[in-house]
Amino acid sequence: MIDIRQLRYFVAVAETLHFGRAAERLHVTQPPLSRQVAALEQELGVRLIERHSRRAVLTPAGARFLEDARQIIAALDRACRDARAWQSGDLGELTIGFMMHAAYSSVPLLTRRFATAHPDVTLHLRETLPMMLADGVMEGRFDAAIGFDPGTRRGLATSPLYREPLAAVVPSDHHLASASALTPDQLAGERFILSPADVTPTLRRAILGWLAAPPAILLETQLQQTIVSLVGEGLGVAIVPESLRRLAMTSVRFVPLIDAPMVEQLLMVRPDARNPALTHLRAIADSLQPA
Amino acid sequence: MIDIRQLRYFVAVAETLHFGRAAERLHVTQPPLSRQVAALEQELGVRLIERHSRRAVLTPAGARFLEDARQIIAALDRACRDARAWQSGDLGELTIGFMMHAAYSSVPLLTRRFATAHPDVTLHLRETLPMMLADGVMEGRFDAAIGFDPGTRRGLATSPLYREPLAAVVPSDHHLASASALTPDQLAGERFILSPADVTPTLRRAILGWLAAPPAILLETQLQQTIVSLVGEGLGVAIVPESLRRLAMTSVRFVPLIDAPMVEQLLMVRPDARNPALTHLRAIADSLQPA
DNA sequence: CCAATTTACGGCCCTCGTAAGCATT
DNA sequence: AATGCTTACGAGGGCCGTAAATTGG
Repeated sequence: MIDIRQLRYFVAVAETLHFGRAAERLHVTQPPLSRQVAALEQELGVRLIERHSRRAVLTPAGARFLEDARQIIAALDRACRDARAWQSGDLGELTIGFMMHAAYSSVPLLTRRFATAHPDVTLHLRETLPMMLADGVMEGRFDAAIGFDPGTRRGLATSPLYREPLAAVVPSDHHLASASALTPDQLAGERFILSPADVTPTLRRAILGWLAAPPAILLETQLQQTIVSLVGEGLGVAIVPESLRRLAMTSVRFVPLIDAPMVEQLLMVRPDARNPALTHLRAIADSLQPA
Repeated sequence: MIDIRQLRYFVAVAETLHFGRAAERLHVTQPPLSRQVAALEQELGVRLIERHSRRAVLTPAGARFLEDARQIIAALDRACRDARAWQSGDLGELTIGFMMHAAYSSVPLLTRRFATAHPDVTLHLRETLPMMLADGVMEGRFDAAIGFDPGTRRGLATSPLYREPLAAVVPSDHHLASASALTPDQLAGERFILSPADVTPTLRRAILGWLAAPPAILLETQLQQTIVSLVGEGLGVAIVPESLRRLAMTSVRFVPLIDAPMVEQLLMVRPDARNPALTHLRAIADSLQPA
């Protein structure tokens, strides 16, 4: 069977057109070189080199095969390098799922840092409903996920990624719109827009805990962006992560909360994950550690 | 050193995800297979396959390396096939030099037939002054050349390719323009345009042989097309191969000659030429043999 | 006669296959 | 207990290197 070594030997002879020099370059003696090249020609059934007494000449088929052999050798070397790079995590792909409003906070931070440090790792970013994040990681659709604590963390390893206060969001013509900071009492009696309990349990618990009395719930919707948009339409008020301010909607005002509860986005990873680039991602996440 | 066989073994395991089945497919027993894959991983320094009791799983690096390994194996197989095809002349390149006015006669005939019969051989056509053809072949710039007998055929093998009569070409307003056929006497006294003796000795000999008396030579130029063009400009008359008629110039008329001398285009090849596609070219040339 | 490659031959390493070991389900 | 991969070990083959033969200028 044809062997990479035979290709390397042939290339050396084809490049020097001299069996002696080629053998020297390969750190072998001439006889094995002659035999291997002859064996290669035999297996191919093609004469690659014409041997004359004082010189060797490539046949047309040999010239063509030289090109191919060079490319094959280069491809093999490259494949070996890539495999090592992949193993080290310097080369590869990472698929990251994240809840959509993380696009306004942790995702740009994390991906910018990561892409700069590891330019040869391709990032696949997948916006996802928060409830799908943990399952996506567990089932291997994502290498990592960014979201709030899913509560039922079935064996997921997590790193804190981004910590921020909650803030009230009210229509810009609301009577509280220009308040400097709000207490739970001031929001009593308002109609609230929330995301469902099964979608963001941690966030919802933080909101309801800060509000002493259970609020009147007008409606529920899954995405924080949608909540802010509905507030802008005058349908009610809401408490959302402060980073949603970056939506820059003119129809709403963000108002800080007195003793605002903090919410934390986590990077979720399977502890047995095999993608080496993940270690780099976790290192970056740890370096972003909120104070 | 990494070996093609190791790549083949690895691909088999990666595709079956089962060392036993892979060994069966490769017609070897498991132990060598395990060892070779382990050796490959060892040499790469990369874990490619995670062995679990009941199943094997590719690591990300392994998945990537599988793609590369497949491509390398395919490239090698293709290179072997190409080398054999090249040797047989079914694949390759042919560089053919030809005197320029052969573009109106033998070249289209020959190249059309050849390209149809051997579509994987790339033809490089090089228009050349007739005097450069034989040298070009001898010095290896052309695999073959098409032209008149160069006289001094220093070891060139030739095949007759295209045989045609000479014809007179006169300005369309010339008093002989509508003659049905001409004798040497009728052209006596005309001023002739010829190609130089060192450029087309055979052609010139045929012309001077047919004209009983030496003509008055107005001027000489190398290309037959130029000769026809100058005749069209009213500078004189000429005798050229009949196929030049295909120039379709309205300012000249071609008039047959009584007992017209025939000239023959030859395919010239070095007898020791190494390009296998040449045998196909010569076979086509022989099948075009003028009657 | 010299340069360069191929052929001859002995020693060694490497690989294969059989058989035993080991781990996981 | 059974499946499936790895390790152990002896036999065989292939490859390397030294040395001799061959080919061509």
